[in-house]
Amino acid sequence: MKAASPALKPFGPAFYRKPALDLARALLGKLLVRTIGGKPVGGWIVEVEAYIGEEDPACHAASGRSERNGVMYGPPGHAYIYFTYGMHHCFNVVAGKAGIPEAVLVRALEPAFGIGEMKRRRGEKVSELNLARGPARLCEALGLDLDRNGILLAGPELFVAKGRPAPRILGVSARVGIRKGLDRPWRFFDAESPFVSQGRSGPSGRRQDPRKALRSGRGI
DNA sequence: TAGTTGATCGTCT
DNA sequence: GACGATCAACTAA
Repeated sequence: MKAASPALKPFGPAFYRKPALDLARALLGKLLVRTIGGKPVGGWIVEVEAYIGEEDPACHAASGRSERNGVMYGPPGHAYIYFTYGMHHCFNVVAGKAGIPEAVLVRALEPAFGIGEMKRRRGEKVSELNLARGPARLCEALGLDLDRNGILLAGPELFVAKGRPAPRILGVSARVGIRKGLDRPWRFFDAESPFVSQGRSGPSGRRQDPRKALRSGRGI
């Protein structure tokens, strides 16, 4: 297959070989590129979260290594994709070094190319703004699922490439959608981008109360 | 517009 | 058997 553009050159392993907090900030503004049918689909990363080690209660590795989170313990630069809420996937970039479970959750993209393909996957009537705003939407737009878990982010199927300069205003907050580790401000985003999943004028309490999740359970 | 609820299944205990 | 790094549709005001 043909490279989409000379500018779309995947970063090598060295790019990922840094602590998750550093990688998270480094990823902002970079291009996340998925090749579908020989054509690039993707956009600029505008929102990420860092998950760091077994001491981080919100990290999947908090209770040790398992079959599910094994990719996080592997070498950096691989995709850690997991399934959650029975219907959604989330995409992470493994950071740090092998043996230490660190990863960066990519939460939102500003679509740059392959927008038609993304719309086909997300729905034709979905606005560009909402194509990849949120981790599950991002995965759906790029066709990322458990089959891609563990793949190397050095292309050609999926990679990160040089994009635009880092955000002029770096937003920092607690991570979204978790109940533990809220004291750690490890969510980073482009404060000027409308493609960020939260933090503009959005509702403050969109998170689901866990007690309601209980109520919504099947069985009665 | 803001708040609430249901969907749905892999993983862990 | 319970829970979850979510999202979209629904309802109330």
